[in-house]
Amino acid sequence: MEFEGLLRGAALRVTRPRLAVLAAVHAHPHADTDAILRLARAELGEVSHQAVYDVLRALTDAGLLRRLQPMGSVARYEPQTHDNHHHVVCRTCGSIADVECAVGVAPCLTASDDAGFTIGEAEVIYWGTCPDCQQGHSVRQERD
Amino acid sequence: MEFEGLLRGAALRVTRPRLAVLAAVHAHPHADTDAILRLARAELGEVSHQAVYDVLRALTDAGLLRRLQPMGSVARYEPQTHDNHHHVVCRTCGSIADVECAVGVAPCLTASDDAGFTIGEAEVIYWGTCPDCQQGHSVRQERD
DNA sequence: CCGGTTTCTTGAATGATTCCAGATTGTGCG
DNA sequence: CGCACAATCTGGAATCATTCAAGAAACCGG
Repeated sequence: MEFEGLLRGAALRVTRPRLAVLAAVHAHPHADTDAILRLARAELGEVSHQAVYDVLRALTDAGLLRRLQPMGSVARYEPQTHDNHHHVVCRTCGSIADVECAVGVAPCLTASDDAGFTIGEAEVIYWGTCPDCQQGHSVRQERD
Repeated sequence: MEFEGLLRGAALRVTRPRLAVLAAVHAHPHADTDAILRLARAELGEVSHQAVYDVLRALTDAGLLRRLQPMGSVARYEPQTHDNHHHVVCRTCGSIADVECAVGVAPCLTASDDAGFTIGEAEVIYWGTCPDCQQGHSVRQERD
């Protein structure tokens, strides 16, 4: 189980809820909190929502996960990868997909006038309509 | 009052709460819902929060306002301008500032592989630290 | 000035997230 | 291997932004 090594590397204790959450996020990138909770329960039998919230924050702080929160949506999480990819979000059903940045180095990720801010990271979200919703399947469904 | 014309142009009725909200957002770009509510009340004396929420949605749908919602923050609004600018958000105090896109036409706002999505709009958020917070003034304050 | 419809008010409900106190569990050390 | 401390988990209640619902009031066109 590679996840144990990840946790230890981040100076975090290795607990069953943490392994389950980590596995859930890796198995279902872009899953929302509720989905992660259900996945963790499916694996462990019973986990408190509090533990999941706590774990998600701990892992996010430790840099093992990345938190996405498009407007109007609940928080979603994905494994932290440093491949500089962005996200497309469907305005109709809220599904999320990855998109690679058009070029290797991000061209417009360096602001011309930073207003005195120290910029650490840039986040790009494309808003659009997913293939399913384009065909009138406007049933709100979860996919990953 | 130019705002009245804006409302009429969008086929919206001209009501006092709407004018107040519109004025508040123009006077304080990036204001959050609570701030807008307080500003509107300062101008009108008494407005229900429901009216403000309703007005904000109506104006956003009509394209007069733009809604921003960085992760973890409450909704914020700014006047809709079509100048293709983006935002820097302070990780410490949550303040927001505008940044112009480095070049006139957005270079990386066209995804290379759109996963079948029809992309309508791209949103860029720079995460960083504002000048105040860089100096240790980590008091959470609202600015615009 | 009137009718019809939209919009506002009041008050309660929802749903995600967080706080709290106490029981449990992992980890490092002897 | 077993102990003790500290971090973590459990269960439940609380918080906060946002939304829903029903009736009253205001706006627009004629």
